[in-house]
Amino acid sequence: MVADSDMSDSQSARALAPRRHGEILRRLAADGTVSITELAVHFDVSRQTIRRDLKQLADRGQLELVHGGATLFEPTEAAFTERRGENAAAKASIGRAAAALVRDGMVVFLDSGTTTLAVAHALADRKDLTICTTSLSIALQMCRQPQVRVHMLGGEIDPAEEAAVGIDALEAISHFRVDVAFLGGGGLSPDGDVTDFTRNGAEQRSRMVATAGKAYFVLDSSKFGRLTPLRIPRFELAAGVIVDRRPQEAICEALKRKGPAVIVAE
Amino acid sequence: MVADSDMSDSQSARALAPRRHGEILRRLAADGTVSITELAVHFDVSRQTIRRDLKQLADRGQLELVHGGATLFEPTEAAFTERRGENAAAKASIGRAAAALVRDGMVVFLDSGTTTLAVAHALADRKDLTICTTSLSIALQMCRQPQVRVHMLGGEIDPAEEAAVGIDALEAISHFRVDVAFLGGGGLSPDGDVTDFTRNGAEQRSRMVATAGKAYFVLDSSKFGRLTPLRIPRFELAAGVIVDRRPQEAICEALKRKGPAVIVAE
DNA sequence: CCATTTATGTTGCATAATGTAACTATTATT
DNA sequence: AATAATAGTTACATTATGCAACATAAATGG
Repeated sequence: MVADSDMSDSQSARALAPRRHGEILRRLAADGTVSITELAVHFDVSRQTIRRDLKQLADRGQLELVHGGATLFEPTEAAFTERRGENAAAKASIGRAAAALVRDGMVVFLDSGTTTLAVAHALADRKDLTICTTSLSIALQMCRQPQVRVHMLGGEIDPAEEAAVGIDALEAISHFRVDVAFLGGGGLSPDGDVTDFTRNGAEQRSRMVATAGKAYFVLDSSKFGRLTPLRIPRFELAAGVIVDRRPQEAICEALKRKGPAVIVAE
Repeated sequence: MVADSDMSDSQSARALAPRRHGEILRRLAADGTVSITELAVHFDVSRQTIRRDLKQLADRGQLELVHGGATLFEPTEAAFTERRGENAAAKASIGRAAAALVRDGMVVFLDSGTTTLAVAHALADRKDLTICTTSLSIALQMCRQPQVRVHMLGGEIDPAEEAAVGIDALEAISHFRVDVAFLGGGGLSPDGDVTDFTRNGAEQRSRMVATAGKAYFVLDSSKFGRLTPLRIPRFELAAGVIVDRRPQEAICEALKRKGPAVIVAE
């Protein structure tokens, strides 16, 4: 005789409400916004259910409802999402490609910048990572992830980058042993150099290239051929350059000669 | 008919209660949630049994029951985001009182916490300030202000505070000469001590009290009489305690004896 | 052997969560 | 401004879960 009234209800484990809540908040922390329709599809529940979830979270003050979804009500993240608009798809794909190079348990350095931020997003549901960063936004977002340790490299904050620069940050870098570093850059010059806007930035990235087990530059295609004043010293020690589409042939060849691999996302 | 007492039936199926408990807790630690239906299937026992298991574990304080399963109860989870809402008016008035003590050109240290965040808000339109802070949110906010320099004290990020703690932050403090520091605290004990939750926090604040030209503790009235485990050493060197209403007479007198002034906002 | 305890299964009903549908409001498009 | 498309609301149906009471079966102890 089979027992069926209470036992094995033929039902494939609908997610628990707290599970949904957890993931909703994680997505929110990562992206700044969530959409009801997307979430409903993702969890395979009705939109009404998601609405009820969001209502609860909103009542607890964890998010703010907006038409079609919810946002963080932190002014901090808002500005962020705005800036991110350009090339968002390209950056997201670079982020995924970069995240594929990271295994659980690693120590990861994330530079400041919107492209490295995309890497942080792509690492959102990883477990057991240690993140080192100079970026305030990245630190704030990643520290909300469970099972992720975050080290903020301190120093004077550059308002344009919203990240620490200067001597303190430079020095702090040397304290860490990082497995893999993802660095931004101002441009990818026609002769295959990654260049930067400021002396401090270039020096900081240079040190990280030299220190990290593997260093990758993440650069979206808007940077191709762009010239900024400072070459990043020792750039050729980097393991690779992650881009959203293949750069001009001349650049590729120059890179090949120097050493770093060209990794085209997606 | 069958010998079954020794018959190791299909691996995890039909485990003893303590075995189930062990695995339940392991799963909980890994995923943050467990579902009754899933566990019942996994152990091949009835849902009622799992419910009884969870009830026991909940009675022992090892998890928190929710509809359909259980979660680990996270005191930190929403702590920061929730706390922000509480006592907002009181904190704002404390913020204004604190800001009144700051003159343009000063070097100001802002501790982590929601009350110090209110101080940051109150300083929003000041010119020519230098802000030092361990708080990610404060750094992010203040660096968007024109004519404000921000120094972020780096270190490991405590997710509950969303601020740097630990040895790096401690050390970084000593590099600065600050005119005025605004510090948070866990509680204001009946005998007029400001106390803290963690050793690191207490030490960090203690150093700041000793280092800063003037140090003020900002405490909303919910902290009055509250006991937290660690006294902040050298607290009596602080210039004052800024509160939103006058504390109990005993506390006021104890404070007077020790030295710090009591400043009631508004 | 029986009585007792302990763990588990079963059942029925109360409660809570989710789904559905009809209708209204908002946003986007022309 | 009119329209279509998308999202929000409300009310109610459906399903899943919680709970308590009782049933069953093995273990325990005399």
